[in-house]
Amino acid sequence: MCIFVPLLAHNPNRTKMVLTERHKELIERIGVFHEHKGMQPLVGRIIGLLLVHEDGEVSFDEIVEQLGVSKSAVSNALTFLQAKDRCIYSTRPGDRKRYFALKLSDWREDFAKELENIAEIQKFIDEVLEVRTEKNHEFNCKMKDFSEFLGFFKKEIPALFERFKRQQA
Amino acid sequence: MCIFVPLLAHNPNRTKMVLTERHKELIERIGVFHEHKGMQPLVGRIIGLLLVHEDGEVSFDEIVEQLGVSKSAVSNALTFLQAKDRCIYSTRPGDRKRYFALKLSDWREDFAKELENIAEIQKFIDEVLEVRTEKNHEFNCKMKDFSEFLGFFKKEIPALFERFKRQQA
DNA sequence: CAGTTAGTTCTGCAAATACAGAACAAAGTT
DNA sequence: AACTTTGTTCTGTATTTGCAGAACTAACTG
Repeated sequence: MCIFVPLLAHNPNRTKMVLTERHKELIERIGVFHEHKGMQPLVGRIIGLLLVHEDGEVSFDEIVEQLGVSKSAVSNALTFLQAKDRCIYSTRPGDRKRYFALKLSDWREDFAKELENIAEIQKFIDEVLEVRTEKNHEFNCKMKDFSEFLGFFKKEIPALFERFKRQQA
Repeated sequence: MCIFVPLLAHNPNRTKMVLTERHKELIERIGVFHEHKGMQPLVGRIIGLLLVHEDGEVSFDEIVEQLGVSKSAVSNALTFLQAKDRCIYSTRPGDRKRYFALKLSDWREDFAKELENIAEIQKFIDEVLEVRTEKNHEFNCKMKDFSEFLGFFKKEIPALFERFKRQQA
């Protein structure tokens, strides 16, 4: 018999959490929110479950049971989330299960990345300005204006986080 | 014979623009950029064409020809872009064609909307915090931290635009 | 009124997506 | 060695998407 297992195996924290209707409905809404961001449906719902779950980390088969989907779908979705660096798993001694959790700790970097990503349109604007003639000056001016703002915006991102820190203290 | 048409019909600005390989390749890249944002392929390419086109406004059938797609696809894509308020058309007296253009003028509002949209996750975070127990205090703290930042961020958006204006002058 | 132009709506299909279920692999258990 | 657990990979399929082509509408034209 295993030395470490018994205590952990009987740990009440490791029993399946009971989800209320409110939990389930919230998970679905978080799911569609992420669908709109281009993710596949199940991925969004897994994010919802990991957010809502009391333990913060949920085993593979609990995800399968709670969301009522196949193992293969969950496996693929978790592979995707890990590839995107949004999710990691940890293990316990004497327990072969993997407990999956959101990488909530680096929300700052994630958010900064998202901001930089939406500002990435600047590269295209600038390329467009290179190929455009001066035939339509007004149009070009508006684009230059936008490009300059995007440059300004990118520079401001770090300052934004700093101001938040100061304001928080 | 129509009174106004001849002059406009022979206006060199209204002849089909010749797209170089560079133009075409840039349009494609702008297309996939927008695809990644969740838009359908053709919509992204139309945005690319409208950005790159010298006139800034392009007739329905020139879009069809330049992109080599069907009228129905273009019609649906333009309906979508207009519904999303990213595009408008204007007409000329004695010319039944519609000339489509990007609403480049309100990039400020569009960009602000995008920023608010990515901060919309705050609503879900707050709802999640409402349903969570205090079982996992650290997890909750990180979420609260993130929510507070998102609130701070939303408030900062108008100030950001103002600072840009001042810096510009 | 027959014919043209400009665009929309409908119908159908080819390809992509998202998932289920089965087969499979790896490791532990008895 | 047979069996169980934990998950992955493969295969098939229902659904959705994105578009083409045809039919249609509306307005002008001769």
